Amino acid sequence: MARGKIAIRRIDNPASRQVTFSKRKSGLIKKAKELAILCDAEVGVTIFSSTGRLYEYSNSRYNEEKEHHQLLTPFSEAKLWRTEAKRLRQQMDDLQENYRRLKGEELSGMRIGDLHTLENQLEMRLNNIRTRKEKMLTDEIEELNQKRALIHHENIELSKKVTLVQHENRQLHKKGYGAIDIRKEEGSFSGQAKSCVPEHEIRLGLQLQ
Amino acid sequence: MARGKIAIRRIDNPASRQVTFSKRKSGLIKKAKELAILCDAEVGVTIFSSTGRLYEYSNSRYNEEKEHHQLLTPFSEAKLWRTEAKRLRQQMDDLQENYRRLKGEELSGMRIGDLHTLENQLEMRLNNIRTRKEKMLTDEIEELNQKRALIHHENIELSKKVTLVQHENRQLHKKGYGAIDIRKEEGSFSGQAKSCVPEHEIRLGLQLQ
DNA sequence: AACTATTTATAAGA
DNA sequence: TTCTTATAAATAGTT
Repeated sequence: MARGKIAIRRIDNPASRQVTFSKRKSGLIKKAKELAILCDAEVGVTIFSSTGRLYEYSNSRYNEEKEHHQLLTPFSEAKLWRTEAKRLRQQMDDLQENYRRLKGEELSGMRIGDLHTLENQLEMRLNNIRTRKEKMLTDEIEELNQKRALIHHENIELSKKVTLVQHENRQLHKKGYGAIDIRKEEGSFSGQAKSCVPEHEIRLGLQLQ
Repeated sequence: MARGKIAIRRIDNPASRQVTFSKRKSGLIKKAKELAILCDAEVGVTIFSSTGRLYEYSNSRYNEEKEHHQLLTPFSEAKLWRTEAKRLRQQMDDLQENYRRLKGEELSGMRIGDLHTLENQLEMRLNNIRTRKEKMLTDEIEELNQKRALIHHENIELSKKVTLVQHENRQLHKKGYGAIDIRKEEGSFSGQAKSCVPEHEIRLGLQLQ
């Protein structure tokens, strides 16, 4: 319908098909809206693209209108199906709502530029949250490092202490008292340093600072 | 769209409205058929005239019976609702499929021009990065905790060692050699435990594990 | 996403 | 309703 006539059959080129789909979908929905308004009709259009995407227009819940019809026709089957359809419609609406929310699609009246801005804002918001959390975790690491340094220092002090007392001990030995083997004690120490410590002891250790 | 432009609002004159309805209804359904064929889409159009007459077009899937039940007899109404329920169920399935795909971050199948989708994918991508970073930081904390526990354990071992050697020392004293004041040493130890440790000493400490 | 040459849809009149 | 036709709208191909 422009620059050239086309035959009404499946468009082979996927890109062209996609473009045409987009254009004609808009056209169809526009026409549907016009028909609904001009002629006071209830119009529903449902389109599934070949990729399975759903597009829908409906100017009414074309079932409420039929409510009184329903009351006038007491056939239970009709009632049954009407109820079922309503229930499904409700489920659909809920699911679509979730779907839209998940896609962040609450921006009906926005221009492209605005969407860009919004996108940036969203990114910044996420970034802020991320930064905040990172900060918390970094702080915790810092804290742990400090605790570790403290305990390590304590450790060094204890080592010094050991050396000192051992030295003292040796002095005493030199003055005449022997037979206490210090080197054996040292060996047993380095062996034990790699064994486990129960959790409550670790906690006690932290309270040292 | 011809002989004169009209505003898109309800046509007051019932005769004109009826004529326009008839023409535009045909036009809409024609367009729907073309869209379905050209773009390999599934299209459904449902129109209720203001007089309650039903017109319907639908290619594929959820159609079977259509374009016949124009008057809402109880029988045709049951049929209608059955069809509607069927259609809705199909839509539900498709939508749920999309929903699942979206949640499973199928980023490759993205559509050009779908800014909403782009925005969402961006958000998800940011989210993924954040999660990954958090994981890394958490792991580091865990690692530090383990190192801390180890050093703390070493610390405890050293304390035991001190006690042991001190005890030994005391035994020696008791055997007649005095004047070395151990309690003074203990006081100086607890005082120094809170002072700083140079960075290279901390690193050395870490290598103990 | 725009543009525009054409085709198509349709409002008004018969 | 249906046909006709002048004109508005939609859109295929292009940039």
